[in-house]
Amino acid sequence: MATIRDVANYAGVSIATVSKYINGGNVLAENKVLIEEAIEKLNYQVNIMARGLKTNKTMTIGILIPSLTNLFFTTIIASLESIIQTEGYSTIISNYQEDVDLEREKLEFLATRNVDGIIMVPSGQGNLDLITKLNKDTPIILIDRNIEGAQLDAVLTDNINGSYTAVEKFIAKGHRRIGVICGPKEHYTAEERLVGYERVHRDYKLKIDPELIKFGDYQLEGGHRALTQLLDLEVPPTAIFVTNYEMTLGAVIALNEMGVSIPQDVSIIGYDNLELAKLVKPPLSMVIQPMEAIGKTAAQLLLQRLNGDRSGFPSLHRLESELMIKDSIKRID
Amino acid sequence: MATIRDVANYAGVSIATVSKYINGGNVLAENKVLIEEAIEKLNYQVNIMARGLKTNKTMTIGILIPSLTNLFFTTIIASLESIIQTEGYSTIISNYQEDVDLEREKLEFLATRNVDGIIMVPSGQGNLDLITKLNKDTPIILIDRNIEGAQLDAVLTDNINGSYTAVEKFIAKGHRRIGVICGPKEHYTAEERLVGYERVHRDYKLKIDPELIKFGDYQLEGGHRALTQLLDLEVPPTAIFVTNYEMTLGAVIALNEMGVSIPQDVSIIGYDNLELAKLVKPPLSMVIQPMEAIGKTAAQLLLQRLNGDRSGFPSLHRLESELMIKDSIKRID
DNA sequence: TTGTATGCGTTATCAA
DNA sequence: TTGATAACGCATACAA
Repeated sequence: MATIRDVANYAGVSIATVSKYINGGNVLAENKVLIEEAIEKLNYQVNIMARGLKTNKTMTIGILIPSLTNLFFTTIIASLESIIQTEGYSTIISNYQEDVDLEREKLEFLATRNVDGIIMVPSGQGNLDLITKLNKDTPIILIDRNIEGAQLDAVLTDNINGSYTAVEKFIAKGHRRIGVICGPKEHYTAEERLVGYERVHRDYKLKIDPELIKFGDYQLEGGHRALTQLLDLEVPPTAIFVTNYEMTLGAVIALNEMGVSIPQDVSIIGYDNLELAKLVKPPLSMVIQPMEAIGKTAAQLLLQRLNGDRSGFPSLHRLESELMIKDSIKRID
Repeated sequence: MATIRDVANYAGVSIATVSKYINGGNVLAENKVLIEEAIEKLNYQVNIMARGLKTNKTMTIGILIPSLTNLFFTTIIASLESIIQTEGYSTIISNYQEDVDLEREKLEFLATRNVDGIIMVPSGQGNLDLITKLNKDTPIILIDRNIEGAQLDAVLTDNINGSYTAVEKFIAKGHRRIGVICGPKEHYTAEERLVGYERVHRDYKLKIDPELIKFGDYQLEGGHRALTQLLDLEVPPTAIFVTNYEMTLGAVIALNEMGVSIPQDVSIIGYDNLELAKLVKPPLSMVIQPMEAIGKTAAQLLLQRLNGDRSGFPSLHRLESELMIKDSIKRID
């Protein structure tokens, strides 16, 4: 591998001059040509580690998510990455499989790698101490989930509203017994989405039947189980709101298995699963989160922090989700 | 950040001794304790860039795939990563969106970052020159797709057999007009899967009707379109084999839209889409590739190369896929 | 087993 | 504008 010294020798100038050229300083047009030639000829590339040692920057940002095989997260990451790479940053993507201990381990790993910044979906309160500590000298942006009482930048979706609007739609169509399949109780987005469900009931003076609120695990199986439980109730709901991607999938599987049809037997609104919205017949109504925008916003916020702009810290971004209405909702009386 | 010098001072030994301790050399038990105390107290962490500058290793491996939002690839990556991280390596994951130019760009980016090795799904012949050049001093492992005539390690699936077995199943059930929805013509896995289709026809002395071979784009839309075309034929096939994840999804959507039922109206075998295998009613038969094993094999092969073991180069691994039979195949006469 | 000293390739300071 | 040089933090050869 050619070094800057090789380039300097080849071009007949000093190392310092080459370095200046590389980093955008002023160099005589004449030398500029010589240097460019040398770089071309020698196929020179900056040694990122030597530079990093000097500048104390790795030009690497860490991304930590619960799961790599979750389309919601990978879509956000793809969006993130496209922005961040154009600024010369590379990313280390890690996943912790919703395991708090693994989350800590991966965070420590990222610290070991001296990442310049971190964008992460936290598991919960579990590692707030470590996250806060790291954030002292490494900007951290939370996405999707906030941590109660944390002093951290965050890019979130308006879960309460997303949920509120969906359930409100059911109500407008005449439904009064509306089931909801929530995520794990302690889960940030799950809590918020449940709040939306409860709030719209209060606002419309509808009684909430605790039987109609089921808690899944945000996984396929949980959605499957919860849906079955709901339909097995003595008085089953006429409409069901499923609050994430995987559980929506699970719920539809369960419906298929039970031979229950949408929306004749039960009305359905899902979450995030755009494919299912088209795949299932009739097309499923869905609450869709702005994944691209989440990625973009988080990336830009991080870049801002990386440039030393601490304004508005901790800044909280709430992006709106969209309710996509299809034919999975029956009007009843 | 504490340096090794700080640790040395604190512990009252030399830098060299600390370094030796860190890298697993022999150190007096007494000094060991002192050093451990110092590291603990100062919260010392090795500066990865300084080390890299010295050892000429980044302990980073690049992963390059066509798409981050493709479950097939992300599943492989998750498997890869779990192995590679336990060896202290981190990964830079990049995707090139099936775009040859972007593939080149991302490869160059990885080179810029001085990755120690690369695991990639190549787009095709397009960047063979660059890949071969990089492979001179950076081990590269190809996965999923091979490049014709390339001298490179590769971990592939036995596509021909996977396809052969699936179509053979149709034949065994009495089908004679069997449609196939292939990937893009120039595509490595697409070609192989088509070969399987053709070979089983020859072996069973069945004529191949070119009408029954449709080429999609390995995307949802392509599967949707191809399936529609097949069913719109004057004499439509009685069975259809769809050759990847997304197109299987698209095909099922199309079937739903057209009100065609499985397997009464048409028998179906899909590829890789385990979720659909359960979601669709009746459960869909599927060819399943061993994603975990692909990741594991590639990771181990790369680690071997990273350790300087060049034995068997270029080594070609062919993993078997599995045919999962469900109720989507009707027996006919 | 330990310590001294050198160099990895770059950036940045300062004098010319 | 340019160049000589120090320093970044570490690993390692060699001497002790």
